[in-house]
Amino acid sequence: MQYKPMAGRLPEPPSPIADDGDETRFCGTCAFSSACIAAGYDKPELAELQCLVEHVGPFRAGEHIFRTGDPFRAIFAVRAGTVKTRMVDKDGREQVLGFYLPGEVIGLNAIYPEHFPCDAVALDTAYFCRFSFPAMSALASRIPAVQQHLFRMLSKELGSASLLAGDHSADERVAAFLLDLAGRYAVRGFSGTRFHLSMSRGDIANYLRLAAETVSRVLSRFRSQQLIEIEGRELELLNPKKLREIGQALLPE
Amino acid sequence: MQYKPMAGRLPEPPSPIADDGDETRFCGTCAFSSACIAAGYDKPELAELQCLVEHVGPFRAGEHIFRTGDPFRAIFAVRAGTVKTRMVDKDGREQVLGFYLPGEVIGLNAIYPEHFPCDAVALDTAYFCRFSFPAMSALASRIPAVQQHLFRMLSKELGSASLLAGDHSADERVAAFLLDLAGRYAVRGFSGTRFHLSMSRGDIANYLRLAAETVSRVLSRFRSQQLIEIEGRELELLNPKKLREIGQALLPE
DNA sequence: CGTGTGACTTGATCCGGATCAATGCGGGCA
DNA sequence: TGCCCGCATTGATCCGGATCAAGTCACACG
Repeated sequence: MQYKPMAGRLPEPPSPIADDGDETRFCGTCAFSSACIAAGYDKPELAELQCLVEHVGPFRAGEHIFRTGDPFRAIFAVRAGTVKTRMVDKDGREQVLGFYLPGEVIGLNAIYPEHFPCDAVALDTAYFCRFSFPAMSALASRIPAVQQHLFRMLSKELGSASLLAGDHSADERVAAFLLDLAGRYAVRGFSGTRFHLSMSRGDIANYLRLAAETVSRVLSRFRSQQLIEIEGRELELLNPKKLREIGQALLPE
Repeated sequence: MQYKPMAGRLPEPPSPIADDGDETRFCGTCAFSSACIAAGYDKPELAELQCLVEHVGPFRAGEHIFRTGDPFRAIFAVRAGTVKTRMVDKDGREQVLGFYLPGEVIGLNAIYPEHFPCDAVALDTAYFCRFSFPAMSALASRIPAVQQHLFRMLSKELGSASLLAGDHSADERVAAFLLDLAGRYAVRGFSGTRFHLSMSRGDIANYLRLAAETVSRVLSRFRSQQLIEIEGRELELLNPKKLREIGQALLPE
């Protein structure tokens, strides 16, 4: 099938921006929101949580939020935009570790080494909440809900790390990838069937340990099978059920 | 090269048992030891840490420490023996997630889902320290060193999860695997050049996303290149430097 | 406006590792 | 003792996806 010009693209989906608050309120879709709610919005501790957060951005596409080797001082929640994390080995080969959507948190893997083990690069214009980690763990000692939330976020990321571990076919990987993204958008309140891929085919391929050509072929095939509609980076899932069958081996139950 | 009978095996390496204590003292090589030391062996809090730990075992080879779906109540530190964690998808295909040596901790990935997302299976006779997690996090709230230690262990496991992520050749994977094991033995005070592989070739292959035959071939080739000596499951690293060159892309800097 | 550049797609070919197959060895068990 | 079964090794063949190659299109820039 022919490459379609962007002129014929799908209608724009609603822009995924996770910021329903101002400087003194937290994002309703943020990964920390449940910790905040559990602690109670009106308690004095919350004021402290407010103190240790700092809004940073905008970062433009391609700009670094942090770099490999930077000393670890804070974790970042994505307020708007998308981020990839990646390692670059000494031959200069890139290794994409993950993509992070509004409401998700980056930097947790830097706690142990005390330096960031990877780069974080904005894929489009992105804004963040920056949480000082020393302040955060001090707070966690006093508010069990905050501590528990940190444990849960860390543990959750452990689970998702093993998602792409198995030796699976290109079809399985791509299907699981699309559904994983869809689910993560849906859980933050965005459309779970139509969204924008803010990363290039090359980034997807790198993340899935495939060649960019293979990703392109699989997407084309999925389209010809009426499983998806895709034009450029605008994606619609036409048959999530069938996709789930294909990707089941990589997906949570 | 021919398969060698076990009769001609290498001399036995020292048995890796991480238990230098009795019922009232903690293992010096245990993952928690630094938390204990930081908190001070003589402080009253330590008595509480003692209370929430329970020695369990022995488990024989093939027995489960926990199973997928079991409610999460505790994490386990390996005192002696070796464990693999694995997921079994609904087609019955096994997926080995990791191997755990004396001093290491299993169960951290169950915090978020609140149920174990995988099985833990003993590879040989194994003993554990069982830490009640609710008690542990309560203690963590009062002793910052314990909290920090939990954060660090979780974050550390995040890092190691991405070790086998990349698309790398069989040689790279096997070399990195051997060196990773060696390093983990060394850091616990065991020999970092000669040790026993408690897992089968099939388990190694599964973990590395290779076929068992491929692992066998690579090991044979490494032997013929004088990089290792291996007879059955007894292994000696003859040229760690060269192995490190081969596996560098997968190894921490 | 033309030109260059980078992202994407599609086709042709190649190769590393999977799969199939055969064999040796050792341990458990009757 | 003899049999069976699982692990390990080695050889032969096959295939999915990587790589090489060519072309389209969008967009930035002089």
